Amino acid sequence: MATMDDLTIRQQEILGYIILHMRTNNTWPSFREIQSHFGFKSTNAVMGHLRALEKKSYISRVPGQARTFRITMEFEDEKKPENAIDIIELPVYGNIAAGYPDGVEASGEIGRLQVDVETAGHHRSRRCFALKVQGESMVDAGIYDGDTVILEQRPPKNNDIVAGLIDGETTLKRFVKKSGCAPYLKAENKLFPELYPVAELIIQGVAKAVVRDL
Amino acid sequence: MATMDDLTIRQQEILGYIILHMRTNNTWPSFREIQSHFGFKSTNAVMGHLRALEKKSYISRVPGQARTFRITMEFEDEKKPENAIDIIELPVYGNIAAGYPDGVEASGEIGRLQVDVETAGHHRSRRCFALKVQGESMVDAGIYDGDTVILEQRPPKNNDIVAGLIDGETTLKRFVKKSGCAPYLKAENKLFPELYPVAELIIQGVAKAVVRDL
DNA sequence: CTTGACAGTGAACAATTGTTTATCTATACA
DNA sequence: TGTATAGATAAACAATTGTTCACTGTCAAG
Repeated sequence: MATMDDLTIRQQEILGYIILHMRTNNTWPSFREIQSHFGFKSTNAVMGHLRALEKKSYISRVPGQARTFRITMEFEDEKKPENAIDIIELPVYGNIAAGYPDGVEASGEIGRLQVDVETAGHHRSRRCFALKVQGESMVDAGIYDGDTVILEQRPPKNNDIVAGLIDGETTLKRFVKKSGCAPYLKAENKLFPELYPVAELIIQGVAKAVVRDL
Repeated sequence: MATMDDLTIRQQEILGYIILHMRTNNTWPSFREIQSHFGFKSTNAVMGHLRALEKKSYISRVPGQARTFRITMEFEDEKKPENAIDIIELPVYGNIAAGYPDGVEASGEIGRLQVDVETAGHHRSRRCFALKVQGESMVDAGIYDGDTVILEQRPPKNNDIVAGLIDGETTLKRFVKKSGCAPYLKAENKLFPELYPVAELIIQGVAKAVVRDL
């Protein structure tokens, strides 16, 4: 993390805003944009800070030209997540037709997903994996075709969303168990009010989280 | 990648120069820089081409402002040098009421999220962060209260889902821009058909992915 | 107490830069 | 033949934007 020690708080703010403006707008801010963002009543306040930043060689400018900054700083922060929370790495399967996603038969792996413990609510002792969702059977639960679901291998509780093996295909359903009755699987889609008895099924995992690319 | 079929040779040259200038100088060229690069004897030659490029929506510009282009085109070349899994770490904010999620004012940070590049479709050059969703304004887009959205700080394209600052609150809306009209923000909820003019708003980021704990 | 760095106001100024209007040449189209 | 489109010239014009000069105030160090 390339320091910024020699910069004032205010100067850091200015520099931060300049970089941010570039990142969001793909455009350097003008003097008066900086001015109004910080509520200055004179453009010269900006001038002062820019001169300071230039003297400390955090930026360089072409005199007279509009909106032309250059960030000299190597802010290749992007440092390794050392103080980071624990990362878990999950295999992502496209489809698990045959049985369980053991490491042994991880043939259908199409990628890897990494989430931190907090997000996944992860139990390290349990085996986790991820699955690309196919089909619309859970749209009413906010899970759509193409989403990636993070699953955990554990016995399902009532109302858990689980991945089950139906007709050789892995599908996502809600696990419902009312007292006294046999548990069953329910699709969350008004158009497909399917019910499956759970006895004949293989529960491959319990859904913990969904990830969707937009 | 998206072709440029409908562009003239000359227009492609102009567009190419603009992008090149940006890549090499981190700065958009001015009219007169384009003019002298192509040997035009009138700035109006540039004007014509830029208007054409804008009409064909390859660029968009803010009238009157200097050196502010925006490439709408999807030139996501952006070399992909590694096949390895790269982890990126994103700060998770609960709310960004005041302004921007700079490192400077990262006070509202409530956690950290780590996803791999593939999942987030991440551009290393751009700053990313995550946001806890509050409210139901995007339920029809499958984004619910309590979800975590991964955002990227870049200028929004049409139909992108963006985080914008409205009345001091960060809310998620869809960015809609029809050609010829001013862009606006639209909620994806039949119950709240809100529309906001985009000029008065601060776009804090463009949504890349959603993560939801189940 | 003074000096110097830091932060900012205010007003004017000059330069860069975007914009408009009018005119001209080709080429393709019908 | 007429008309539309792409390309370019020319000369102003208006706006944005960078720059400078003079002056006020704070705060810490010498």
